[in-house]
Amino acid sequence: MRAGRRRFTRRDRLTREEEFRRVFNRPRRLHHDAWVTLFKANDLRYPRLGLAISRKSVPTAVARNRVKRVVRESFRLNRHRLGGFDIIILARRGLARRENRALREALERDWTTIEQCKDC
RNA sequence: AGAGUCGGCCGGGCAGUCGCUGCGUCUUUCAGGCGUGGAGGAAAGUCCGGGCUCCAUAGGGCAGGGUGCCAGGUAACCCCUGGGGGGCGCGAGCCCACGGAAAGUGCCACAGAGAAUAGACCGCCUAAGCGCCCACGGGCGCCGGCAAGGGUGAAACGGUGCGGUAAGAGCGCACCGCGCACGGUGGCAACACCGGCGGCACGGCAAACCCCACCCGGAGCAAGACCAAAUAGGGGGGCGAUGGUGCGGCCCGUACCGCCCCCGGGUAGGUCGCUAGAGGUGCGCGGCGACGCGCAUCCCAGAGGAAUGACUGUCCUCGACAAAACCCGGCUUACAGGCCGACUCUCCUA
RNA sequence: UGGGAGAUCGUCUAGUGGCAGGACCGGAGCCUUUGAAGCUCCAGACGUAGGUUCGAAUCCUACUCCCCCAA
Repeated sequence: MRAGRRRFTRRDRLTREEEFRRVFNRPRRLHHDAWVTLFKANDLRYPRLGLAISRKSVPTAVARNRVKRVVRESFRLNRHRLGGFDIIILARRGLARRENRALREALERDWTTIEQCKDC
C-alpha cells in the first residue's frame, strides 16, 4: 500500500450524482476569485475528489481538460495529507485564464487548510 | 531582386522521474508486476451525403423538400475532376444558384407623356384635305402627321452612317448587334464555327408563385439487442363495426392494440452495440484528371464526469487554432510560425 | 452528444420586398401654489458578413450569440 500512496484511481473520485449532492449540501467552503473549494467529512478513511467544471465557466474543451488534469495531479500528490473528506472543485468564470503554476500553488494552500481542519 | 498565383506538407524536439487508460500476459484472490497502444487537420460548426440499427420487404398516390450548363468520378452528395459559356486580371490564374420569362398568374414603389397588347409633356412638320386672309412669294387656323432631339427613371421597344421625307421612321441600304424548332461541319454533349433566312418581333424579376428534368419513406447509437428482483407483459391461432398506435402532413395499404383459446418474463442496474474500415502505406498498370484495378504490407484511441498529463533539465525559430464519444465521404469556419514544388509579371546584370 | 426554435430602440413588441411603427422608460415644455396624473414635442433599433433585386428588417448563403427539448 506504500506504493499506492500517490496513486489515483476511480475509487478516489466522486462519480455518482448523490455523492455530489451530499457534498453540495452545507459544505465548508474556500472561496477564490476563479473557483470554490467545497469539502465535507465522509465515512471513509481516505479523501475523494469531485470536479465540477462546467462549459459555462470554462468554454473550450482543451482548457477544461487542462484544468481538470492540474487539479487531479495536485490532489494525487497531496492526498496522503488529507483525511476522510469529500472535496469538490467548482469552477467559476476566469479559471481558464489561470496559469498551471499559479493554480497549483493556490490548491496546495487549500489542501493545507483542509489538513488543519482534520479534527473539526 | 521585388511583387504575385496555384498545389502539397509540418504543427516543438530530446532525456529523466511520478501518474491515467485500452489490450495482452504473469502472480492463488483483493490488488499489482511486465510488455504494448493511446486525439486532429480541422477531432469544431452540425451545413450536405452515405453506412449501420429499428419501424413492413421501404410499398402506391397527393402534398412537401432538394438539386439545376454538359460529360465523367463516387456507396452517395449541395462534393470532386475535365470541358463549355459569361465576368475580372498585363499575366500565372481567379469568380459565377449558369434550366425555362414566344405555358400561365403576379410584381416593377417614387419620378415620368408612357413601365409592357407602349406612349406624346416639351418638341419637330404643315406635303395631302377643309376654311379664312393675301401684296400671289405665302401666312394663319382646323383636320392631322412624326417619334429624330430634350426631359424622368434601375429599366423607355436595336446602334452608327448614308439614302429618303413636309418632318420623320428598318421606310430602304451597308456594317455591327439580335433572333431562328433552318442547313452544313466539328464534338458523346454543353457548345463553337460557316452559310442561309428574318427588318427586328422577344424589357426585367423565377434566391415571386410556377413549369420542366432528376433525386428524396421516417426516425436516430439516449438507434437497437441481451441479461436481470416486486404491482402481468410477450409469442401462435380464430373473429372484427368504429377508434387509436407504428407512421413523419393526408389518403390507400399494412402490422398491432380489442375479445376467446394455448405456451410463458418488462422499467431502476449491468453487458453488448464500440471499432478491421467505401482503412493506411508502397509499387505497378489504365485515365488529361477526379479516380479505378492489381499485388505486397501494416493494425493505427475506444473512454464513460469522460483517459495522452505533470514536474525537472536541456536545445531552438519560444510553440497557433483547438479534445474523439457509432463510423465514413465532403463543405464551412478558426489557426503563431515554417517547409517543399510548379508558374506569372516587373526591374537589374551577363 | 443528438434534435429544435430565435435575434427589431434601454425593455416588451408590430412589421414578411419600397414610410421602421406602438407602449413603457428617458429628456424638454405646458398645466398646478407644489407634486402626481394629463397634454405637446424630442431622442433612440433591424446580431455580423456576403449574395439575389432598381430597391432587403423581410428572400438566399455562411458565421456569431442566446434559449428550449431528449439524461
